[in-house]
Amino acid sequence: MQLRGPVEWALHCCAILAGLAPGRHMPTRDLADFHGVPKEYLGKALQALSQAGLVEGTLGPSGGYRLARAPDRITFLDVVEAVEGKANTFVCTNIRRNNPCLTAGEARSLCTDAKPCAIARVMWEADRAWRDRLRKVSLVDLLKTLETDLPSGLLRRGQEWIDAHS
Amino acid sequence: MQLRGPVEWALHCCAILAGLAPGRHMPTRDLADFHGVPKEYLGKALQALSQAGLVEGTLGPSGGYRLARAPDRITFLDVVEAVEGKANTFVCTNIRRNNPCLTAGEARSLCTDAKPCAIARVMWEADRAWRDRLRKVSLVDLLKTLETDLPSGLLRRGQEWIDAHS
DNA sequence: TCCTCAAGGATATTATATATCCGCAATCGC
DNA sequence: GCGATTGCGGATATATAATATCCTTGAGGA
Repeated sequence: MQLRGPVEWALHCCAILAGLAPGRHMPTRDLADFHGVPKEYLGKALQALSQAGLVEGTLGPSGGYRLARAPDRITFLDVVEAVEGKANTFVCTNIRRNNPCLTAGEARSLCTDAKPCAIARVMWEADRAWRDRLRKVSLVDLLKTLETDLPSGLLRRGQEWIDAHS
Repeated sequence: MQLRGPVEWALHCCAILAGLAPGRHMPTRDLADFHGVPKEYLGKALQALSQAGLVEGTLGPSGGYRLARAPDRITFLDVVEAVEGKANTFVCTNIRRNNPCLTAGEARSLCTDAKPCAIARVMWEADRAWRDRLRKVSLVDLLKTLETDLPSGLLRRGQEWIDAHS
């Protein structure tokens, strides 16, 4: 079980967009150039963010993307679920329905969303713990961490690059 | 991001094996019949459990699998990691290395296992929360839940089926 | 000796992830 | 207006992984 590349890209792009001056945009091409990833494929991830209402796309020259709401109101979970989907990491396929001991009446005890089976309950709790943790961190938290983590020179030149391309 | 079918099968099989009388075995064929899944493919999952030291396979007629240690010392995490691998759900591909503002010296600030980047740190914490939750539940906990969840008739017939096939 | 079983390797099949391309409509600068 | 640019969605190709099967080997019991 592994998260795919576009999730990482989307998180990095959101970090860039969160550092953008108000009202400014950045097009897919520049976001792709900055990260060295294929422009067309990155576009799909950004579209997903747009459909989820996390970013807004503006058409035409000088267009591009910007955050759709304040960066302290966008969490890691928002980004991950926008790109990866909200489906649970564990889906019970109800293999118990093939149990030779199961009578027709007992089929009601099968796993459902409302009444998950014993195994699904545990797996769903773990999934929830994962999401809860991602929900606790916002893009503002990420920016603050980057400011202390990154070398000051890189931080400054990065910001200059962003300003020059937005 | 989604767990694959064999993980679910392995958990169900472990529940069966945990209910086995001491010293008894159950062959792959019966485990596959009970759950209605392909025998050959289920065998791969059971092999993974065997390599992880969770179950022991015995050769020859009347052979099969049994737990390698007490069911209260086998957790959901053990089973999931045996089948799915222990790799983190998020792997940082270090797309920052393509950053046009990055100097050669600053390349040392890239993401490593020892010094993960800001994004990887958050994602790894979430991964850890997920695993911590899975580690808290053992096969004994699962059996107890099943005893209260399942209809008593199904529970009894299931046990009879298990005793007859081990 | 013969049959059964786990184990592992090899391989085929299917699904998904990755990546690209095209047409469309909206938007901006000229 | 007009042409260039951009996000958006659909369609499609390719690469990789998941799923499933087959076969051989060696161990063990009847």
